[in-house]
Amino acid sequence: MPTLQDVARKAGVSTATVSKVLSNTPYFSEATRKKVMKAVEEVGYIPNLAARALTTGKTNIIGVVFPYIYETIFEDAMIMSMLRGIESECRKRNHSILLNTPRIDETIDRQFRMLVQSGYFDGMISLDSIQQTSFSEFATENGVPGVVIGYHQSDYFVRCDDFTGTRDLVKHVISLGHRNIGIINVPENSNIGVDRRVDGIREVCHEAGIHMADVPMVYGDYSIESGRHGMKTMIENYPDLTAIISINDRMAIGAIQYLQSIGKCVPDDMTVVGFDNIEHSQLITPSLTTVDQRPVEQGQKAAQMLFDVLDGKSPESVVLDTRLILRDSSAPPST
Amino acid sequence: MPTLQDVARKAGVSTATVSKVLSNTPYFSEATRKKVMKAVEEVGYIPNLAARALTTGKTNIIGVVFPYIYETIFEDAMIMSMLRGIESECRKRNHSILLNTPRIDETIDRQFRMLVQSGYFDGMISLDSIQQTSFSEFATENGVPGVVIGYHQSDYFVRCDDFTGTRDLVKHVISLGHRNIGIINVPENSNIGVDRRVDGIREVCHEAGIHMADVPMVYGDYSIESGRHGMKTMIENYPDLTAIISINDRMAIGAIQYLQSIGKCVPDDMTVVGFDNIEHSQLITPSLTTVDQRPVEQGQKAAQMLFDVLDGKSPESVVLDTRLILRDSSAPPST
DNA sequence: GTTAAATAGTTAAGCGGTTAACTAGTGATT
DNA sequence: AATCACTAGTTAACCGCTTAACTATTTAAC
Repeated sequence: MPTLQDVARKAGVSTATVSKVLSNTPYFSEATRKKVMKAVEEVGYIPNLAARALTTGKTNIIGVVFPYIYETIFEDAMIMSMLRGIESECRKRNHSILLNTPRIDETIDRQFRMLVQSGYFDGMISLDSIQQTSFSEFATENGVPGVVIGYHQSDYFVRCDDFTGTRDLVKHVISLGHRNIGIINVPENSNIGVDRRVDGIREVCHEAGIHMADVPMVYGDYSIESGRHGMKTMIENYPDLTAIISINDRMAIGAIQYLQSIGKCVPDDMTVVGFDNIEHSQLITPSLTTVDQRPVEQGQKAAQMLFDVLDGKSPESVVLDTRLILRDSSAPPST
Repeated sequence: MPTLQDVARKAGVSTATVSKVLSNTPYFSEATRKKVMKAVEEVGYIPNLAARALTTGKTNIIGVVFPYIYETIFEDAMIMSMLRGIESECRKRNHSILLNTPRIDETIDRQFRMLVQSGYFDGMISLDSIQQTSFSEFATENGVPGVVIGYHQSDYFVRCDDFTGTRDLVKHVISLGHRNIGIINVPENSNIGVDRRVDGIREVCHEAGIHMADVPMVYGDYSIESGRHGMKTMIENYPDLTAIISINDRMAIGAIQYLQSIGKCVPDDMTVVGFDNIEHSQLITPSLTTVDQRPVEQGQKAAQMLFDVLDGKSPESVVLDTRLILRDSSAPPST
């Protein structure tokens, strides 16, 4: 690999001059620029990023971090859509993405810690909504600016309005005439965003005069499978329910599958609604009424904010509106 | 950030000694090791990776490259499953993943080119099945060892046996009694793996005495939407078909959707089979008969091979068997 | 015409590690 | 007692780039 030295030698100038020309730092003449550029071309020079990183302290790499909370996290379309949004912005700014998926245990993942502390990235975007650890906090402590997608405390964050999201969703369900509602949730105090969703449900129920004590709740682990199980438990214990709110689409899909397996019809016998608007939700029969949290835009926003921070600005954090997606899985209760 | 210097000062030794202790290079005494480790602990030393990369020429980063052939490539579960496989191996070896999704145009993506040439990664895994460009070739030319997942010429590759995969699939369809078969394909000579799939179809048809000239083919772009369109064209022009082979699941799903939309029943009126075994394929009604190409294992294998190459070994390339997944979308033709 | 300011370019230090080459001390070997 | 082979540790060069500090020349200002 040719180095700056090689270019300098070829062009008959010092490395400092070459460096100046390439970074467009004054002062050099048009003649030298030409000479240098020609030499660059001839030797096929490409700067060595490690060397540049060492002197400037900038790697042009941004870390994208999300916790490995389950095995198929990479197949989680929600997260990958955010990643897509991040990638599109990074590309514009000529930054690369270094992926890290720390394992969650009592302590902060070793690999993640080293990555942050070794100065490998200029900034970090973390999907930080789980209660246990905040990645961004750790990064900030170590001088790496970070933007959070989610709820963890941070100077800069992006999130969707989970609370209003479920509010809209449940308002819709109640406006259809449902009063006997069940919730498929995940264990509380694990995902902060989900807790907000439940808060939204709670508030609308309250406004509608439904006591939360009368609203049964079962717990799954986000998976379709656990939605099936949850639905089974639910219907066996509360046969009068007419509507199910799941805090995510996958469990809602599981719920529908279970209902269909026992011969119930959705939405005639039961309304089922979800949250996320993953692609599956429009493929299944019936298609799922859900809430879109605009993951691509969340990713884009987060990246834009991070670049602002790196540029020394102080961007405003944003809370994105969600979009209620009405489909076929919700209908008035059959009388 | 504390440096080697700081540790050395604290421990009262030279930086060389600290470096030796940390890399376990002889010779140093147990006493010094203790002193050094204590100092490391006290100042909270973490090596600066850029500096290390500069001297050693190793970044401990491996590049994972897949072409941005369509907008939702990040949501492509097939690719992300491979990524998961890669990640799990990289983690074991303490390497990080730098993601790059070059845009495909006449020339090699600028960002990708710079990344490779600037020595940012020690090795590269590329999803190289599209005809236009070979990323791995470019990397190899630039001294970066690479493993290909797919079909491009490379010393080291992993792929699934697409040919036998569709052979098994079509054998199944024919054994059910189908003779009037249509194919939903993508434009030929774009994806090499897909071309192999079509070869497999062709061969089995030939063996069964079906002339390929009698097997209609329509072309889509991998998307569900294009599968719907393709199916429409197909059925309007060839009303006698009883089975559809799609070269991927998404278009198969679109085909099923279209058939259902015009009141046809799958599989009674038409058998539809796909390839990939994406999660959707088991969620839709009817569930889809398809072929699993074990993407996670492909990713793992590729990473293992890359590390072997980096260790100076010459691993064998592998062709993974596919698995035929029989589900509800295939059945004998109604008489 | 002298001084100041701006331009063009060079020199050399330094970023934070690694490592070859060296010094010095300690046994073991003859 | 001299030689040799290890062991323990140090010194200093080097990886490739950036940049502050410097020199030298030109232009502008009074």
